[in-house]
Amino acid sequence: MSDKSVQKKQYIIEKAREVFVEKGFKEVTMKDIVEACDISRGGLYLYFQNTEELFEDVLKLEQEDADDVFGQNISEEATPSDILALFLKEQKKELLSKKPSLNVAIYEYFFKHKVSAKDNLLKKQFDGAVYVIEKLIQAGIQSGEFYCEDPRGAARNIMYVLEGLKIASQTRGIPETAVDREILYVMQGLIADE
Amino acid sequence: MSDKSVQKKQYIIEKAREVFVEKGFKEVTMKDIVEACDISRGGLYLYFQNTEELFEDVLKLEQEDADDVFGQNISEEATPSDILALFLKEQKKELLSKKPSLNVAIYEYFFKHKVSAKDNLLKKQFDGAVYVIEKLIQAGIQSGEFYCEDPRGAARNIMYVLEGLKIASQTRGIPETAVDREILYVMQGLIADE
Amino acid sequence: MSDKSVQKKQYIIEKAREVFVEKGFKEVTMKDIVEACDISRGGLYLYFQNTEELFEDVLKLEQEDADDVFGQNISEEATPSDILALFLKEQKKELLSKKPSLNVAIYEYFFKHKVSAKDNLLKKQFDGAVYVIEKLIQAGIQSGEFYCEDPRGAARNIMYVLEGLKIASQTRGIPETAVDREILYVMQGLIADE
Amino acid sequence: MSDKSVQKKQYIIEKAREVFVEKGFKEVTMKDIVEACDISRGGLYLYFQNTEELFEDVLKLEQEDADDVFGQNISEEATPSDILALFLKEQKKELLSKKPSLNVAIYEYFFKHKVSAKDNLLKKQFDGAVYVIEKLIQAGIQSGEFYCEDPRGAARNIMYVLEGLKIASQTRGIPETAVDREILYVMQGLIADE
DNA sequence: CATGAATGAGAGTTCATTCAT
DNA sequence: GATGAATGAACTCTCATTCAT
Repeated sequence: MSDKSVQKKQYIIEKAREVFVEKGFKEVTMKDIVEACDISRGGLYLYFQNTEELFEDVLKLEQEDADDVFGQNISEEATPSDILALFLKEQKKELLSKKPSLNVAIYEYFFKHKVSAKDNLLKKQFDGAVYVIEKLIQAGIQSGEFYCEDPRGAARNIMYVLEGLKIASQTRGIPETAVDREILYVMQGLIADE
Repeated sequence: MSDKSVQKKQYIIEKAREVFVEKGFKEVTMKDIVEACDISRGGLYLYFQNTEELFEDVLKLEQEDADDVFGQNISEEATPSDILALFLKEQKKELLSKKPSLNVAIYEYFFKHKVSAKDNLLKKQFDGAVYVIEKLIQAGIQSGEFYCEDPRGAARNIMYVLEGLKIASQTRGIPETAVDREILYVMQGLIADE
Repeated sequence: MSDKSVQKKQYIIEKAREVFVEKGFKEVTMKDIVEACDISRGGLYLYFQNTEELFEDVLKLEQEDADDVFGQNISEEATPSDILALFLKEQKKELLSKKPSLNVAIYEYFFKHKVSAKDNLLKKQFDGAVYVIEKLIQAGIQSGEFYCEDPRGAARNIMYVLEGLKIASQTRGIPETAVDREILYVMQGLIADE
Repeated sequence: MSDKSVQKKQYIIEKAREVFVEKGFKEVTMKDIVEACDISRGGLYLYFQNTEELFEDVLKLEQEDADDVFGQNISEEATPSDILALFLKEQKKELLSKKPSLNVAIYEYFFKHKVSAKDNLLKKQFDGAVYVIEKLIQAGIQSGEFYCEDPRGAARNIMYVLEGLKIASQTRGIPETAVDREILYVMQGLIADE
């Protein structure tokens, strides 16, 4: 594939992402993509055979972009609890964001394509986040900020709560207070028991 | 509507439920329903204009059936912790059940129809469950089985974890051990801190 | 299927026949049929899923119509040689007819669908004709008109020559004299050897 | 056209022949050719505008290759009946060969392109074969091997029977016994009447 | 009420053909 | 000469929805 082709493919993926954000996964037709990209019907098929293929590439892009979420904009002297709080704040922002995200499309896609657990993007992201949170908690314990007997369990609990909040926000909407409450509850579990 | 009509409508709803269980919400067409019910195309339109209307009635049915989930098969001398454990076991069974449930259809439906929070079925069920769990925890505290400073917060935490597990099981599959781990973690939070 | 449906199906088959006559088999699209019948796109699909199905029904119709080719318009006192001559004259007429027949479509169809020899229409028709010709030759031998040591072989030879002429006429065109010549040759083989 | 061009054109023709053998004529697209030749889409159009042009060149190639079918591998002292028998055996082999030939493509092509009889390849080949067979029969009469009052008529009869067998084998399949029977019948017509 | 034939819009897909490089 | 990306026309097929019976 030529350089130009790669660029065009990238262009399609980016435009497609917008469409998936707006309409979810199932609703999206090849025609939608064609129109969003302002290319010809046949042209799209040169790059992607169907919305599945396209979405998979959108996901790959997503993953790359997401890989550097942690560890960014974190000042040197931030404490573990600062970092965790920052992470949760970030999650909160996303949960409450009015502009639609790729989340619904991702859910819809994975309802149909329960990929072998191994290379399931969702699992990878979840596990990755659990790992980082666990490390943060351990660091917090070291520094005396946190108290926790089961850091991994706590990390997992946090992530499942976030997942629950996420699906809740997508299906019924949740007020900011609800998110705050859950975050607070979770953080208190780590510090309360002095 | 005549008696016969009511019966037929009920029949359609039940058959439709099976279709939604099998195919989710978005995938289902009026034709699917017609075929599942073995009625005429026109006949279906006498009762429902589209799959949305139908699904809403399926949900109502679901709600009625679900209302008596708690408080069933509970022996007189069961302690609060027994009841809570029973509830969680029930949830676990559903999470791991191989036979598809209405869950995916429900998610897909609510992705599109974020009903005003007021009469949102999902919210109602969630809040209802939180309330019951809170009461159980309080009872457990009374009886000395549990220790917990924020019963409602704990109840909510449990429910969000369950939601997280549910969506996880639908999108990537989760092993039994993962469910057990989360349930255990949650229960220990209630009893550990003596 | 209702009475009206049967009629409409019949109507489609007849119209489709015209299309196949004009365009052969492979060239014909469902759209062609739709336009010839002046019905809606979806309407056609109620009756036939593809051109194959349709063509098979055209063939069935053809077969029924053809079954009474022999034994028609034959006066009582016709001799076997008269009848055979009549048959060959009929074949000649068809071979030379300017108006296109279903032949090309039939060939094209069977190039793709070499049906199990058992229920292959072409084979049936061929064998049927061989049988009748054989009987005629035997009758001619009885009456002293013909002399032939291998009536069945002769009958088969006649039919293969006719097939050869038919495909020749469809692929390169043949002049009347060529047909006459072959028919004459074949007839002389039956009477010459006194 | 440069030397290299001529070679490339030849290469395309040969590859195209394989495609036509496999898929007949109508089914074949320019894309099929491009893929079979592993050249660029535009590249093919430099040499051929459509499948018709291509097929015509395939036919020319075919004709050249075929011209030396007779008179090959024929030992000096072979008698006319030996040679005729050899020819028929060759034809039989082709008729029964399992590997697909160009025949179907040729038929399909000529269904659409009834070329002016003058330069119709099929007619030329047919007439050529008739001529050779006639000469063989005449030689056989000279040598006393054959008896025949109308050598040309007999030659034509043989060729039409072969044509009939050929189309039969392409559209319904014929068993070896059927071919043998027809060949035997034809040969007996030449020698039987002592 | 109930039926199911009929319509037509719209999605998917494939290719012949062109054209800038 | 050669490439292959791009276009757009054409075809297949499926459904939501209507309506005469």
